[in-house]
Amino acid sequence: MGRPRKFDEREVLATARRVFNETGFHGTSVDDLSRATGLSKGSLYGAFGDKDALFQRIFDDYCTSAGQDAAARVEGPDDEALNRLHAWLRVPDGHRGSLGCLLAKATAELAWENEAIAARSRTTYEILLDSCRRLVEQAQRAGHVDPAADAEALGGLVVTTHRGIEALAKAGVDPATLNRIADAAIDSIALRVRV
Amino acid sequence: MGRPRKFDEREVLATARRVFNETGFHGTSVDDLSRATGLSKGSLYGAFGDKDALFQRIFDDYCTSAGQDAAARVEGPDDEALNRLHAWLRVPDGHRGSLGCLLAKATAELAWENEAIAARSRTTYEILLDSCRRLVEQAQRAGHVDPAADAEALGGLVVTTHRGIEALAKAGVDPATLNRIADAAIDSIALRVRV
DNA sequence: AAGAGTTTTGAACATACGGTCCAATATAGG
DNA sequence: CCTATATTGGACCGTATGTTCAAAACTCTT
Repeated sequence: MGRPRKFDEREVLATARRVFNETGFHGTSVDDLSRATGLSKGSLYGAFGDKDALFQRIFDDYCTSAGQDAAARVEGPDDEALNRLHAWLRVPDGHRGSLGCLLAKATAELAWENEAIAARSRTTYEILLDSCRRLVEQAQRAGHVDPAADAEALGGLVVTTHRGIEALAKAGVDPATLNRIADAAIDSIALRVRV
Repeated sequence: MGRPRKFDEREVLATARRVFNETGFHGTSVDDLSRATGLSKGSLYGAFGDKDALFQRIFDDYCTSAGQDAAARVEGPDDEALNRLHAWLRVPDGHRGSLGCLLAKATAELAWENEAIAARSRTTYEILLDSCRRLVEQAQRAGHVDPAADAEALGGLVVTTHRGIEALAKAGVDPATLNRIADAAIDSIALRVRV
C-alpha cells in the first residue's frame, strides 16, 4: 500500500547511467540527474540514497551485466570462437560519439580515489580476461590458434585491444581505422596457426 | 622589473598536472591546486588564468610532449624497431597505482563535453598511430615483420594495446599479467615473419 | 469514510565552489 | 634611498552543490 511510484526504477537507472557515462561522476550534479530523469531531488534521495550510493548501484549493475555478457560470449561452438572475439572488437556501424563503457570511464575517473570502485573494476576485468582466455582456448581446440600459444596472454590482448579501441573512439579517431585494428588483432592471433 | 616570482612555473605546472591526473578535472578544486602547489588562488589566477585555462595549458603541454616522445621513438636502427615497440608497452617494474596518462584520463573524462579537448586528443592519437606505423615499417624492412602486412593497422594495434594495458593497470590488474600481454602483442606482430 | 503507509514535492539549508579584489610586501632600476 | 612594478595571501562575493525535511498527494485496507 502507500502512494505508488510514478516512475519505472529501471528506466531511471538507465537514464542516470547514460548521464554519468557522458559527463562523469564529478561532472554530473544531482540537478542534472533530476532534470534528466524527471524525478525531483527528494525522490531520487528517497529511492536511491545519496549520489554516491546511486552511482555505486549503477556501477555495480553495469559490472555484473558486463561480466554476464562476457560469460555468454564463451558459449558456442569452438570453430566460431574466433568470430565471436572478432565481433566483440568491431565498432558498430552507426557509431557516433561512442556510447562508451561505464567500466572504463569510472575506472579512469575514480579508481585512484575510490577503493570500492577500484576493487570492482579489477574483478570485472579479471572476469573479462578469463572469458577471453576461454575463447582463445576454444579457438585453439578448433585449430584456429597455435595450441602452444599462451591463451591467457592472447585473451588479454583481446581485452586490452577492446579497451584501447574504445579509448581512441572516444577521442574521435576514424571508426574505419579502428576496425582495421580489430581485424589486425584477430589476424595476429590467428596467424599463430601451425600450418 | 618589479617583484620577482617566488615559484618555478614548471614545478607548479608539474604539480598541478599530477593533481589533475589523480583526481580529474571536475574532481579537482582550485583550493586543491592551491594547497598542492603552495600558491594562493590569487597567484594561480595571476599566473595561469582560470581553472579551464590552466588545465588546457597543461593538457596541451602534455600532448605536445607525448607527440615528441612518439616521434623520438621512431629514431634508431630498423633492426631495433621491434624492441622499441616492446619497451614502450612494458609496464615499469616499480609500478604502483599507475602514474597514468593525462591524455587517456582527460579524453575519457572530457572529450564528450569539451570540443577543444576532443580535437587535441584526436590529433595526438593520430601522431601516436603514425609513429607506430613507422616503427612497424622499420621492423618490416629489418625482416622482423611480414612486409605484406598492413603496417598502419599493426601500428594501431600497438597503440590500442598500450592504451588498454594502462586502463587495466588503473584498475589494479597484476602488472605481470599486463607484461605478458605486452609480450604477446609483440610476438603476434613478429610472427608475421616470412620464414 | 477514515486511517495507515508511501511517495512526491518544493523549499530550505549549510557548505564548497570558482572567481575577484586589494592592501601589504618584495624587488629591480634610477 | 626612492620609485615603479610585480607578486602575494587572504578576505570576499555570488552561485551551485549535496542533502534534508515538513507538508501534500495518493492508494490500499478496514
